[in-house]
Amino acid sequence: MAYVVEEGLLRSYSIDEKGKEHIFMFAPEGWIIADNHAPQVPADLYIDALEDSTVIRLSKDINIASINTLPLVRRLAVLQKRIIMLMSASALERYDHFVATYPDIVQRVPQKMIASYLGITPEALSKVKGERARGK
Amino acid sequence: MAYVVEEGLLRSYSIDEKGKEHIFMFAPEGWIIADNHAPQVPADLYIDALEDSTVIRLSKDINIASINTLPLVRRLAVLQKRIIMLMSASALERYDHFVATYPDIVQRVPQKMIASYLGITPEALSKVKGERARGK
DNA sequence: CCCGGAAATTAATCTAGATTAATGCCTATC
DNA sequence: GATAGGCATTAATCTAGATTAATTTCCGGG
Repeated sequence: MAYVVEEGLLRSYSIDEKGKEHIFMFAPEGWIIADNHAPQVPADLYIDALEDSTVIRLSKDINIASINTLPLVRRLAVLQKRIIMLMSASALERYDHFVATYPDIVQRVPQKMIASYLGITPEALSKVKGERARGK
Repeated sequence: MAYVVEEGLLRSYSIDEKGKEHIFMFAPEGWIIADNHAPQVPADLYIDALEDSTVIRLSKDINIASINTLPLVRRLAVLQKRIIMLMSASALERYDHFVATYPDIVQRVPQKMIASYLGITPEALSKVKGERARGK
């Protein structure tokens, strides 16, 4: 199922075997968010709202061919960048990139959710920010 | 630029600031591979051939709206899965998933390239495989 | 067959980030 | 303004995987 966010802020996330949540994406106003992209479920995604939100539910059996390709291609580029970041950048580098890319989101969600999106623990994010703050 | 692989095997990869390569994807026969998805370069990707290959170069200014959406949506699901794996699975789990998903590729590329795709060093992959082989 | 270079393995050491746990916030509720 | 639960910070310890380096295995070309 997919939704257009009219107002508010949603997130999608998965839960691994050890019961840990991993945030896959944040979706503020204007974004589209879905809990399953393809026929074959790639990994179960859950969606919930982080703020009071209003959304439009897209029709279940929307013709896939009718989707606009440009946003899809752009989204591919975003995911590509994310993968490369996960493979090559440190926790701090990933955090800085996130802040630069989504400055608005940073203001709106608790730090532990940003950590989850970055693939690190809240403690690690706190530590690394502290270390930089006091030089080094 | 994008290519359809007629025969052979290509890879795309990025190089980080420390000069390390990170393989983003392998493309065997029938796959499409591109070194830049969107107008704004998300991360420089390079392409080269891992086997003697023949490819068809897609016209530079192909109308983006004419692209078939289904493969794009499927590709999104693959990248989504990869991100979740990178965030939640151990090196060995990621390796097992790769072998299960691309058994053919495993036969055709050196182990160190699989390690690069998985986001670990060749040494780490060798170690982890050895540990499992001799139980535990 | 022999040689040379790349690939893989193994081992010792190091480190970023995980885990665990304690302490100190806030801020919403009564 | 006391109480409580979620969040952030700090610190001590632990570990998966990185780094470095040496040894071996594997080929492909002469």
